[in-house]
Amino acid sequence: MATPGSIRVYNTMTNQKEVLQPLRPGKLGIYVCGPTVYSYVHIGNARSFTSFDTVVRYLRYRGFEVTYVRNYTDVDDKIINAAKEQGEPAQELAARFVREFEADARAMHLLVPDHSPKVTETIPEILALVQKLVANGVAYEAQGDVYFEVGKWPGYAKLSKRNLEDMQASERATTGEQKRAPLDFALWKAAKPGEPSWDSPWGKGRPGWHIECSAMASKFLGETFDLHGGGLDLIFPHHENEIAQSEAGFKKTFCNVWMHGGFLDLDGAKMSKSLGNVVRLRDALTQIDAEALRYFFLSTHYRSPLAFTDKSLADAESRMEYFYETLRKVDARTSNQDFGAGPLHGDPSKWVTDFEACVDDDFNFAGALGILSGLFATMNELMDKPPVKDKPMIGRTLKALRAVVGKISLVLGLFEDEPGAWLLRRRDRQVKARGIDQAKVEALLNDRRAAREKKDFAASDQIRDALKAMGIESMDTPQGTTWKVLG
RNA sequence: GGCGGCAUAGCCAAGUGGUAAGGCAAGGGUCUGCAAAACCCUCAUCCCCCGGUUCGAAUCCGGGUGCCGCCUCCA
Repeated sequence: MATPGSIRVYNTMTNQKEVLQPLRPGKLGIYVCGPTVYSYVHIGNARSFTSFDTVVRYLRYRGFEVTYVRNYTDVDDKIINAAKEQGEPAQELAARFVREFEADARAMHLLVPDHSPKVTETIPEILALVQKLVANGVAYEAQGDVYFEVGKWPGYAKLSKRNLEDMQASERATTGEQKRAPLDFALWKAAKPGEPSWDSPWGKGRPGWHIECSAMASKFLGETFDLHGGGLDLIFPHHENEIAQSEAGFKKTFCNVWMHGGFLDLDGAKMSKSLGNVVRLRDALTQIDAEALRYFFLSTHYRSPLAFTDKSLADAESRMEYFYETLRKVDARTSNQDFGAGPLHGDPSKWVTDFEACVDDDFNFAGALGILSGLFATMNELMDKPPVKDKPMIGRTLKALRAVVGKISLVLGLFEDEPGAWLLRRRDRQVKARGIDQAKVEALLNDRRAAREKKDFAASDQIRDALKAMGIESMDTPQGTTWKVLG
């Protein structure tokens, strides 16, 4: 269990880091805005979901009992439009992309949330909240639509800190002619023919965009909860509206801490579906290992922009190769071995302490990866250039450090594979991607082995050059020759 | 125009008052038949610019420049 008050989180509401104070001791509720399921998620979405995934993992690691909710918005204009375009019923299209999202999430090693509510399964709660808002005098009905009346809610824009007059001056939205004021937003929309709809006190209709999160969050986490996450672009209007609806409806603070993740940039601009500069997660995962992608995401603080380039991706994967290669060697030397009891070289727990100190400070995983580097370098040093002669001590220390890696890997969602399997899978993918003839590689390696046994180094080196020309690096070790695809 | 964020070595990137983590690249070394891998060493007197506060600032304040985002769907 974390020392009370040891974790600090940047809160968008107050624009500063705050000590995390759970509403209920030892427990935390977190709501993360999930996907609107009208197409495949892109890697910018994936970055955001990965950020909050590691946040939840860390809070649990720190001993909190976390209730993690991430929704699916499965009724929405974009879904209806996509369904029309593709000639597929809206609910079928939405259900299909829920399944696709789940597959992507599994591929990225994302935790399965405790609750993954869908809008279509939350209609009674949504209707109840809308009715409450009408009853409280902050919402009004107009020709089957129901709108939230921003002017009736003094706290509006407290998250985004906008000035209502300035916003009205630049208000471009002209939809919803029934609105009394441009900033008013729809809680409930009258159904048009052919659209998904539900019965309501205002006739057939469907929820507006923002109301579902208020309803789903309160349904599973209560009317006040601890943490709410999403991308920076959701601050306004989505989260602003969530707050207005919830607080005007329930008459209490909606959420204590608002966390927002930075964007993934491609060619200097935010990756977004509307700009069209998107890389689908599943396409990226044919090029890069999922854990390497996670590592790439974690290498920059979650609130900072992260530039997506082929080079940074390749760097991330080579780094993962280094980590896994190290783990493979450590495992080979320590598994099923008893080094007896006795002192260790150095203090392995120091790595844990440093890691926690880093991540406690607003989930600074980027800083924590620096600590991880030191930990891996130490294991390599112990194996290759041990600073002590005591072999059992080295073995015990390696085992202890390996255990630390295991602990940390649960938080990062990295090193979840068996090292040998990971390395082989990566190599297979590279071989396939580059069209390398693996049988030919094996044959050449056999020839080279024979040449080396005869001490015919000229022939051996010649074969190595031939392999290099094919993009293959051969590596001689005391256990024999291995090979890898050149980066 | 309003609001918010960012600017750290060739590149990526931590660090929010006490004198610059880590990674990549580069150079040197150990190991190796030679390599690769691994390890060691070197690599920012300085953190966009100009002022200010302070014993002390990359870190705080003021001004400027540049970039990005939100204000319309968006993680």
